[in-house]
Parts: sequence; C-alpha cells; structure tokens
Amino acid sequence: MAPKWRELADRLAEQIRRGDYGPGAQLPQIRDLVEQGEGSKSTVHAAYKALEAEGLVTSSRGHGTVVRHQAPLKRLGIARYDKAKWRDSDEVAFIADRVASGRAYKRDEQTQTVSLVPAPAAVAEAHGLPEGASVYARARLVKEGTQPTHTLTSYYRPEHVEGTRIVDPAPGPAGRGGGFRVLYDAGYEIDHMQETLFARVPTSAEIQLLQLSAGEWVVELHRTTFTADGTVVEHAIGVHAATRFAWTYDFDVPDSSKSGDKPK
Amino acid sequence: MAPKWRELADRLAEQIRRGDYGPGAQLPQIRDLVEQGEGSKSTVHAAYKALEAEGLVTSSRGHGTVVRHQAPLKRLGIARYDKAKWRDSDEVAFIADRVASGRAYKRDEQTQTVSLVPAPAAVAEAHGLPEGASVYARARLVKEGTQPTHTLTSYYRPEHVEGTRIVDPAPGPAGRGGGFRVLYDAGYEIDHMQETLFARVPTSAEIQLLQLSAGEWVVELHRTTFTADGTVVEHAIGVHAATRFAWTYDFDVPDSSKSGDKPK
DNA sequence: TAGTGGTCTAGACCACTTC
DNA sequence: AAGTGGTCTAGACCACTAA
Repeated sequence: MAPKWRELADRLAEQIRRGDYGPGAQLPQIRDLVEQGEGSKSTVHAAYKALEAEGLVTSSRGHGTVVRHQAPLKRLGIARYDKAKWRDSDEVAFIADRVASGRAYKRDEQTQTVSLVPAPAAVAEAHGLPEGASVYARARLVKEGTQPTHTLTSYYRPEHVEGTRIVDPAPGPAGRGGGFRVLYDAGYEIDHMQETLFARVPTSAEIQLLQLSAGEWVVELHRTTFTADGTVVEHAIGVHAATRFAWTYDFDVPDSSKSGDKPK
Repeated sequence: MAPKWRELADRLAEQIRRGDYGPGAQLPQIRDLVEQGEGSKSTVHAAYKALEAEGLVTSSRGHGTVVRHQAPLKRLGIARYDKAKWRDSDEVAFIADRVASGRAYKRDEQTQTVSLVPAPAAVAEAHGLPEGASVYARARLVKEGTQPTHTLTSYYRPEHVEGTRIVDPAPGPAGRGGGFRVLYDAGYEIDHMQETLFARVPTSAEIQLLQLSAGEWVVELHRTTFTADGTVVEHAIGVHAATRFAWTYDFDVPDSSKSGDKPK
C-alpha cells in the first residue's frame, strides 16, 4: 500500500490536473488538512513537498502553497543560429527565439559579465588547450520577464577576441548581431556546431540563480562552434531549468558506406 | 542558516565525493547517527532522502544505504543510425552502441512486445493521422545487464508494416538489421530524422520499470523518421533514466539567406 | 500581530531482508 | 529473531509575509 502522504499527494495532483485548482490557485493550508484528518502536520507536509518536487506547486512561508503556472515548453531548434539573423540584421540568437515565439523583447532580459578565467576541463578539451589556460568567459543570465530561464557562458580563445566588442566592458548583449557577428567581423565565420545535452541535479547556487523549485533538475548544454576549417572559436555551456525547454534537431541518416566521411 | 538535515547531507555528500565512501560502501546507519547526536531519526532520514534524490546513494529496507556506482554517461550520437550498420550487416542501433563502447552484447538485453493500439496525440500528429487511429506499437525495454536503462516504443502506420517481420510475434529484436532494415526491405528507405528531447518527472510506472531512485528524472526523446520524399515511417518515443545518458548532435549553421531551404 | 510553511524531536510502529 | 530503512504522530518552535 502506498504511504499516506503519497496518496494525499496523488489525490491533490489529480485535482490540479482536472482543473479544480487552476494556475495561481491556493491549495488548502497544511493545518486545515490536519484538522480534516488527512494526517499529522509532517504527513501533509510530505505530500506538499512531493507536489513541489513534481513541479506542480510552489510553497513559500507566509504566502501558502499555490499551483504553478505551467509555461509551455520553449522549443529550441537549430534555426535559432540562422546566419541571416545575426549576420544580416542585428538580431542575436536569443532574441530571434523570442521573436519567433511572439514574445516581447526587452533589452534588460540579459545581463552579462566578461572576464579572463582559467579554462575548466571541458572547455580546455574543446579548445585543445591545456587545462587552466586563460580564456575569455562571457557569462549571461537570460530572463523572460523577471523569471530567469537559463545561464549561458561562452568561452573564447584570447587571440580570437582580443580587441573586439566581446571583451569590451559595455553592458548588454555583445552589441549588434551578438557574439557570432563579432567573430564574423574578426574574420572567423562560424560554420558548424556540436551540441551535447544531459540532465543533472542543480548546484545550490543554480537553485538560487534560476529560482528552481525543490527537486527540479537542470539540463546542461555544451555547444562547440567551429569555422569551416575546423577551428574551434567558441565553447559555450548553458544551464537550463529542465521544465522549461525542449530541444529539437533535424539531421540526415548517416551512411558511412557512401563517400567515407561526409564533408562537414 | 541551512537546515540541520541539509548540512548533514552536504557533509556526507562531500565525503562521498572525496572517496571516504567508495561505490558500494555502506553509509552509517540512521540509528547510529542519531546516537552520535546528528539529530532525531526524522532529521537524519531527511538527509539520507536528499542524498538519494541527488543520485548519490540508494537506500533499501533491510539492507542499508549504499553509495551508488556512478556509471559513466552513455553518449548517444547520430552515428548510431548509420545505414551501414543496419542495412549492410545485421547490427541494430542499440547493439552498435554497445559494440562501439566495448560492452558485451547479450540477446536478452532487449525485450519487445508488438500490438495494435490507438495512436497517442504526439504519435498521431507526427504521422498526420487523426488521434486514436490504429497504429502498430513496438515497445522495447532495453537493459544493460540486469539494469534497465530506457524504454523505446516505435509507432508505425499499419500499411507500412503489415506482413513484415515487425508485426511477427517472434521474440527478440525485430530480426536481422532491426526495424529500419524491415522498412528498407518493404521499400521504405529512411532518409532523415527529427529528434526532440525534454526532461520531466517520471510516472510511478516508470520508476518501477526503470528502477529509478527517488527524485530521479527522465528524459523523453521523440524521434520522427522520414523517407526521402518526406513520408513519416516511424515515430518513436523513448524514456531514459536521466542520469545515464548524454546526447550529441552535429549540424551545420543554417543560412536561410542562401538557397532558401536546404535540400533535405 | 496573525497566519503561513519549515524544522525538529521522541517515540511508536511497520515493511523488508538476512540469519 | 534481529536489524535495516520508512511512516506516522503530537507538539514545540522557527522564519517569513502581510496587514
């Protein structure tokens, strides 16, 4: 038999999904359910904690426990990197996403800091540098309105970006066209990419920064960007609240028996 | 100040990462820590539950709480679909993965059932069918040794697979070359794919089936497979234990200003 | 100040595994 | 039977929010 707290949680989850409690609605208070005989305070609290871990509600002291607004998944496809967007106009990828999904763009929804740091292991490997070599890190926290959705940190080799707008201390996105445009202007036109995704438990710093609810996971995205001759010009690491995104990739079925390797 | 259970959990997590408790080692018993003054049983239990949610340990009644073996992430790239593997030899994708990573292959590591079912919404949409239309579902549970790692269910239109080995009740993988080979023999050569990934909380059925520890998430993968003329011949939905996989995609930076749409 | 959720305790009892 | 983690209770007290 399922524990009492699990049964209560399931019953409430069912009511939420049925719409008895709509987004923003307040769930009964813990003490009320205790009075109604749902169990002791710890038991009811365990049920509420489970609902929070499942992403259905958020609890906060003083306020109460309310049903979360389930923002539809934001779908990220490779079209967000379209050269036409950042080379021929002044859009940058994250703005293009916003435009495509009909959301308003505000300049302050992205903050960034640029600094020279020792390369973390994954970055060093992607760039073919010894671990700890100096690289420029451009860290952004991307928000949608007031809600942070993901962090994105791009790592560049100093010789590629020194003297460009990327290392310029001016605030806001890296200027007209974003980071890819800056690299393009510096003679490094990006050509192909590799993205790797995996899910993991957030660090406590990430829970704060991305305002994650208890038990919510993150998806880490590693993007390596190459020029046509195979030079790595950027390695970016993004940390996304797992509930808010979906990633889509289109590709041809490979055929190694034909033409050996496909020209990249 | 962090709660007492959080501090205890962090301290133990630190010791696990340092190697004080190696994989398979047993953590102190709850009652022992209570005696040592780490708090009441509930408090220590909360700490252990947190460690379990973070994927560091597994607890079970009767046994105790032991440090999990952290299997390295299995990396899935699009090379697993290489035509040379399933068309020209008798490998199937999941075996190819195994071979590539040097693991032994055993025939019984995949079980499957085939049935005619009403199409779920996502499947119907991908196939361009009305919701609830009849489709063949080929459901597999893939294991590595005794450990299940993911489920994968392929949905086919009846007119594409009727009379083929796919709907044959014979057990095991869909015969020589797998499902793609069967489609190829039936005149449907697969050409390109679209994959979509997102993370979510598992259902209770998935927790049992995939032997997930408490709080562990899953990644759902949707794969739509097309022939060269754009016909959808398969829509597959996979549910993966989130901690055990990473996905990698290589692609060219799109350029919509050149040549309109790229020929698929 | 009143009302919310969060933490903690001490102890009873249950479920499962091993001997 | 003994030993493990898991559930549950009743109640005290704490942290935060709003009026």
